[in-house]
Amino acid sequence: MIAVAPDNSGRIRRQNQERILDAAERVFAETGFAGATIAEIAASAGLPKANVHYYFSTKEDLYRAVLQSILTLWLAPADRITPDSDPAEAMADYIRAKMEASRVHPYASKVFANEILHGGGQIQPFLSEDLRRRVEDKAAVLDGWISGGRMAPVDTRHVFFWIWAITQHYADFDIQVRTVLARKRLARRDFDHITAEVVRFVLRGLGLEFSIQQG
Amino acid sequence: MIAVAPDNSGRIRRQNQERILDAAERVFAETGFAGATIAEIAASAGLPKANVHYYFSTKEDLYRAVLQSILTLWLAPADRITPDSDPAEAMADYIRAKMEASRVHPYASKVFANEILHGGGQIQPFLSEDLRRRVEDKAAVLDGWISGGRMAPVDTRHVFFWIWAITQHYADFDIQVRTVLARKRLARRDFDHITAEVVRFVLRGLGLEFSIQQG
DNA sequence: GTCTATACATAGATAGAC
DNA sequence: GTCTATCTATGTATAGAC
Repeated sequence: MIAVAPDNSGRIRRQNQERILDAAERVFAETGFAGATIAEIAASAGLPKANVHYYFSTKEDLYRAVLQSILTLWLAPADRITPDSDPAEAMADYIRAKMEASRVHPYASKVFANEILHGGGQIQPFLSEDLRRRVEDKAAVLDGWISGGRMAPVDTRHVFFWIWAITQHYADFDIQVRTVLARKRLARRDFDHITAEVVRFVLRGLGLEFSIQQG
Repeated sequence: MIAVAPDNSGRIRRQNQERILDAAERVFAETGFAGATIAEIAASAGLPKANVHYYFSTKEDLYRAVLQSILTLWLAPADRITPDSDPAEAMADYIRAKMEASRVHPYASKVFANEILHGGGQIQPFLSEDLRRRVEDKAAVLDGWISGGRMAPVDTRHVFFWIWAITQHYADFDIQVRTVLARKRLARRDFDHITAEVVRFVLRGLGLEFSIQQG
C-alpha cells in the first residue's frame, strides 16, 4: 500500500486542478462551452480524460470553476478610481490596467465574452451584484468629478462600457485586429503603442486631455 | 400527381430558406455554432428537421449561409466616409448607422462576434480582403483630414476598431449592459440616448467636438 | 489517486415512404 | 417537395481494475 503524505497529496491535487483549469480556460476560449470537449481539455492538460472527471465531476462544474477564477481578476483594475485621485491619472491607469489584462489574459477575456454573448446564465449573480455595485460606485466618483468641473459631462456608467468594449476588443477580436493590420501577432510593443493611443483617445473624449503630459 | 408551378415552387423555396436562415441566425447567436442544434433551428423555423437538411445539406453549410447574409450588411455604414464630407458629420453618421445596426440586428452582430471570438475560420477571406481593404481606404480618408488639420492626430485604423467595439458592445454584451443598468430591455429611446452619448464621446476623442451642433 | 474500457445520451445526417 | 424512422458518430460520464 502506497500512502501519499497528506501535504504532498494536497500539492498534487492543487497542481492537477491548476493544470486542468488552465487548459480548460484555453479550450473554452477557443471553442465555447458547447464546442469544448473533455477529451481536448484532458489532452491539453496532459492527463487522461477520466482524471478530469475526478477533479471536476461535470463539464459544467469545470466551466463554472474557470469562470470563477476569471471573475476575481475582473474588478481589480477599477480600484484606482477614487474621489481623491487626479481624474486623468486615474482613468489612464485604469485603461492601462485593462489593456494589460487583455494582453496577459486573452483567454480569460474570451471566456467571459463568450459567456455574456450567450446570455450570461452562469454569472448572473456576478453581473447583478458585484459588477453592478462596482459600476455604481465608480460612476458616482466620475459624477463627482463632473460636478466639480474636472471632467466633461457624460453618462458616466456608459464610460465604463466604452472602456471595457475598447480594451477587451484587443483580446476578444484579436484575429480581426491582426488580420486588418496584417500582423501575425501583437507583441508587447504593439500593445504599448495601442495603449497610448487608446489612453489619449479616451481622455480627450472625457475632456481630460490637458491634465496629463505623459503618454 | 400534384405538380407545383415553377414560379410558385421557387417562391416556397425562397420562403423556406428565409425562414430557416432567420431561425438559424437567432439560434447560432444564442448558443454558438457547436451549441446550436438542427432540431432547435427547425423547430424555431416551424419545419421538420429533415427539411432543414433538404435546403442546407450540412450544419456548416447553413452556418456559412448565415454568415454570408450578415457580411453584406457589415461594410455598408462606412460608405458615408468620403474625403469631401465634413469629418464630424461623416463620423457621426457612421456611428449612428452602426448603433442602429446593433439595435436592429443584434443576432447578426452576435453571430459575427462569436465567429471572430473562435478564430474566424469561416470568414478569413472576408477579413483579409474586403474588410482590410475597406479599413485601409477609410483610414486613408481620415489621414487626409488629419493632414489638413481637420482632426486630431490618431492611429486611424484603430479609430475603426474603437467604433466597432463600442457600438457592437450594445448588441453583443447587451445582457451585461442591461443588468448593470438594471433595465429589462433597451428600447428605441434608450438607444437614442446612448447613441447621442457615444457620438459626443467619440467626436470629442477625435478632436471634432466644435464642428457639429446637433446631437 | 490513476486510468482503461464502456455505458448511455445526444445530435448530425440519410433512407425511403408519401 | 415533405416528413418519419433510423443509422452513425461523438462526447459525457462512470464502473471497476490497478
